Amino acid sequence: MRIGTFAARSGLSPDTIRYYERIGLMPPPPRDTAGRRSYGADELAWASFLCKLQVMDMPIRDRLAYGRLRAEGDATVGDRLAILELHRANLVKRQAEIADCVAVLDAKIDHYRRLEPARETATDEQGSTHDDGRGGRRPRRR
Amino acid sequence: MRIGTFAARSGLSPDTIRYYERIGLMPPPPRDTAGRRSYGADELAWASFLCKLQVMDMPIRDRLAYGRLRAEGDATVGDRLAILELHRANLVKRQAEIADCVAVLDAKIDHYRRLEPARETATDEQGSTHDDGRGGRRPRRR
DNA sequence: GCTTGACTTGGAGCGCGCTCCAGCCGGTAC
DNA sequence: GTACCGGCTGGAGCGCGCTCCAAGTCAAGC
Repeated sequence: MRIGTFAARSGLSPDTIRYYERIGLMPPPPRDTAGRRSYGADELAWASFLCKLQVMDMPIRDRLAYGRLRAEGDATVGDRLAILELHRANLVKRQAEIADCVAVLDAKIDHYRRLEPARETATDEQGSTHDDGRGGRRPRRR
Repeated sequence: MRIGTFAARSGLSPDTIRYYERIGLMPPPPRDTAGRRSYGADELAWASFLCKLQVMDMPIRDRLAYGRLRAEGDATVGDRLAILELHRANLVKRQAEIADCVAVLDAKIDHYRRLEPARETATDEQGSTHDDGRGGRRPRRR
């Protein structure tokens, strides 16, 4: 399979794939007679996993570290495991942060809805108070 | 309160605060006799909220749009509400993505643990299989 | 009076992670 | 044959969001 197909299937772009190859994140694939990169299905799994790591915001240097270990073979399984576990912990932390942000947002949205119940009901009716930033300092209900 | 204190309390850095002021994300505060920025507690709430928006990865252009609406006053509450709701939806989507990534990671971690139960138990015992990327293609259990 | 330290400014620099480009080549379809 | 497409290379460029810097000012403490 050539780079275009490979890109489409892995979720990366051809440019990104070549970039990954340049920085050593993906091994240089064999070439066809015309000198074009030729990928097999097994490479696809690694590329997809890399794409996943990208989606989860793993810094490229960490992906690189992981890739290097992978290239070194089975002896590095323990190290790889450590990286994955560390990153999993980060993800969980991130989940908590996001949940917190959603809560803040909900409070603010709720506050605005009260200021302007217009939105999908009527046109407008009140207005003033000039809030924002003061949205947190409200009756002690949580 | 001067910029150092203000920064510490809001969660932003002095440089970031000045940067936000430059791009119009925060209003220029009054100055003391020496020409130094002088903030009040009310500004703090807005700065903290901005910090929150930053934590939740709201692009700076969106923060800017929100800030401009806020500056325009109460007539824009509806628009602001829309922005917040949109971003809330993004956060929820992101939560789902992360949950998915955690699942992928867990599968892989589990797989590695089986390859190498050594880690905190013994030294090693098996090894080979040379996986990675193939971690997804496993007995159909989810 | 002098030192210290927090502040001021405008502007340069940076790390990330791609992304795009020019200019070229080879294979395939009509 | 020729048009077109998709790929090749090396390197430049970019958008983001700060972050850092030099050189200067001011106020307070010793």
